[in-house]
Amino acid sequence: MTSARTGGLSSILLKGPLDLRATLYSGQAFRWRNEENVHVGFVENVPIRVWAEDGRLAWQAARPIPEQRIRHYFRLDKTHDDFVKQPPTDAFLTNALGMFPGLRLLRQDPWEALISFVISQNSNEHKIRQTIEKVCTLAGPTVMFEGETFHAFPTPAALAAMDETALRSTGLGYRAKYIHATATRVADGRLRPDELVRMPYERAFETLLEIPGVGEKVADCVLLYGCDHLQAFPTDVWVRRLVQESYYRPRKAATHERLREFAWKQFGATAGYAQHYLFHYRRVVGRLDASPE
DNA sequence: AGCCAGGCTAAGA
DNA sequence: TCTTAGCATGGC
Repeated sequence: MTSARTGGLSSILLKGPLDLRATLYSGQAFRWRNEENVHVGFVENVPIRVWAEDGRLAWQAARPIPEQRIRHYFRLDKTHDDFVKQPPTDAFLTNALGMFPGLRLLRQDPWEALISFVISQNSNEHKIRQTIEKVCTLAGPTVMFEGETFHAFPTPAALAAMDETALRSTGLGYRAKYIHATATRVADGRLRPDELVRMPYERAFETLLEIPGVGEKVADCVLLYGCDHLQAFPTDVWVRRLVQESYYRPRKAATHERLREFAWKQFGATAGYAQHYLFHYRRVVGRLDASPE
């Protein structure tokens, strides 16, 4: 409750645009909420309020978070600048970049991303948020922040300790058994999410496919949003739609494999980064547009 | 009310 | 190797 317990007020100067709304509510992260120009959520599983003012990113957290970790999470670094300054040559992408100048790919925690995207399957954003919140309330540690009780994301052990019935009370439905199996594998050390970041993309992809409830699409979401693999190309219904509408209609079925191969030819090593701009554009604006302005 | 959602698994062709 | 039924739940 006293300010001595918080991280105080900090800020860093932004070199380029940062659109917190687009970044935090574009289907890559699920725990942020907007409160009148302030966004409340977690960075490194620490409760935090963030906002942008006067070309700076400001924050106040439940305990001190090093500036480098903030930069890391919001990707305030060269990997983003390089992509924006020299994006893959593509008229649709250029348009999307112009429409959402401050949209960024976050670097989320691999474990949280794994559980979150298993939950996301065959669901919608509102329900995904709701379910994740209930899972955190059920199994996550409580943290006080400015007089409010927050539930941080559960540890693998805490989540593995929940039986399927308890998990189902959160609205997980048939995904409850996937969550239990996944948490158990991480808790007992058979899967180490942190190692996925260092692994080569292909090996990380194959490793994730062995997890119950993780298919090709979820694996690529985990790798893109939680493991810093910018070539990962998730193909949900929106991405399938936009690819087939505007780019490429395979002769045979539009499998994840075929769309991913197309994306690598079209967008190269940062296909996943491109995917996020196109995904967001398609959902918010509509059909892709290749003509400037 | 009925279709859809940031899909996956297992069975059967 | 490819296609498809079934799966739980809530949004719209």
